[in-house]
Amino acid sequence: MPRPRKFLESDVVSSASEVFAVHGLAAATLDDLVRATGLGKQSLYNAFGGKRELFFRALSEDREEAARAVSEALGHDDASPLERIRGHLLRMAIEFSSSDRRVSLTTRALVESTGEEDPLSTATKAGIEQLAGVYAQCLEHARENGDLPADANVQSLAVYFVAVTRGMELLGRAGVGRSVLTAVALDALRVLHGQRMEEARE
Amino acid sequence: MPRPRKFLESDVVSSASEVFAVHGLAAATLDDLVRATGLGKQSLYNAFGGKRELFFRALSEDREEAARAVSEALGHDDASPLERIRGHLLRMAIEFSSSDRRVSLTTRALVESTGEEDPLSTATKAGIEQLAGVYAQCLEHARENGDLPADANVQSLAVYFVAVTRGMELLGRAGVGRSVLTAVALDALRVLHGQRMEEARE
DNA sequence: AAGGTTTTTGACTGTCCGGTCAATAACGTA
DNA sequence: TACGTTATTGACCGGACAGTCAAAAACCTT
Repeated sequence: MPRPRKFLESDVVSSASEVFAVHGLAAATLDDLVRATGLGKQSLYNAFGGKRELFFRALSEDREEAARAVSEALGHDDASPLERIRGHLLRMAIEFSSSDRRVSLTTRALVESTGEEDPLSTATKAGIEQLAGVYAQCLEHARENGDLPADANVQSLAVYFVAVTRGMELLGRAGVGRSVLTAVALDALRVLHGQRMEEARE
Repeated sequence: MPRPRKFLESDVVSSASEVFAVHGLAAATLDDLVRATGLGKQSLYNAFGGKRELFFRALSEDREEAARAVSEALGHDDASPLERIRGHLLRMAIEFSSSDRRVSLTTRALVESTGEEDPLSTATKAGIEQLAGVYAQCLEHARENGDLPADANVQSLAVYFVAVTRGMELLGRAGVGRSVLTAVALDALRVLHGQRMEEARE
């Protein structure tokens, strides 16, 4: 019997995500969010509780989405695990060299967090570990495949790839172009060449 | 005959740098700066022209300082170029795993810049290129030394190292610990092992 | 069709903050 | 020791912004 909402929470979170990715948490004004989501301030407040809470919702959606995307990219069975990582990194190079101003919310949260105890900080750390877990899984497959030395440290390699992709993201936002970023990705992949890996085009 | 200043600009810029590194440009209040520098608002304004201008001063000092530091780390003649890079990266791993909240001003500027034309953005890009130049120089020496294949792409490797260090910085701020970050650094260095490189302790 | 519940709308508020102004202090010179 | 110049001090201003309040609207059930 209550009046129903005119919006889907997921739509709102997704629009808000966009705003936060471009402006960051602090710099995004409630007005930006109102404009982007189409809701009124009060509706936003009713449904989510305020800017910060909305950001957290967007952040966790973003984390989930990022992990899902990487997981999917690394999970196809049409290529060897190492080739999948290669493809993924090359795709990231292209994505990060696009000229929009989006920065992943995890990075945003990280940079805007104040202090070790900040919820933003813990959420960020969790996000990074989640992402590293996805890489680790794929690398583990590669190791089982014999594409990686048996004594390869899969865990640290996974974190390494998170670091590299974060770095590529930043460089992309700084205006480093597609070709350079692609070269960087290829360089990064040489880490895996304990044994030779197939050369591929582009 | 005019009344002399009670402060050194360089001291003020350096204190301000600290504030900006911890809080960022937007989140640092003029009051933070007043407290950190010991100057009054008006004095700050007289000497620098406002928060943004002060940030630019701090940024360019920070860039210069970062380039100088890396350049020095990579410039000693007591080890081969590759070993110097190795030492440098391991030192970065330790520095970035410290628990303070400092983030390099170049990264801050990057994340807070809005649009391709923002002065913040161009300053950032220049900073990255400057840093890459330093790496490139050292890598070029390595190539001349025969420590790197003659056809190694020194330019992209240089950018690669900038990306890796930015990524390590971010991960460190997220709370990734010293040992993991060190492992990441060692992974990153494997890129250079076209031919074997001396194994070292730690 | 009437009522109860929740959403929506839009105006309002109190705070914070960057920047400014005007008055005062401090210094070197002559 | 007085004067001119510049630094300093502290009060002040206008705007932006997160969050709130209360009235009106919309829906579903009975």
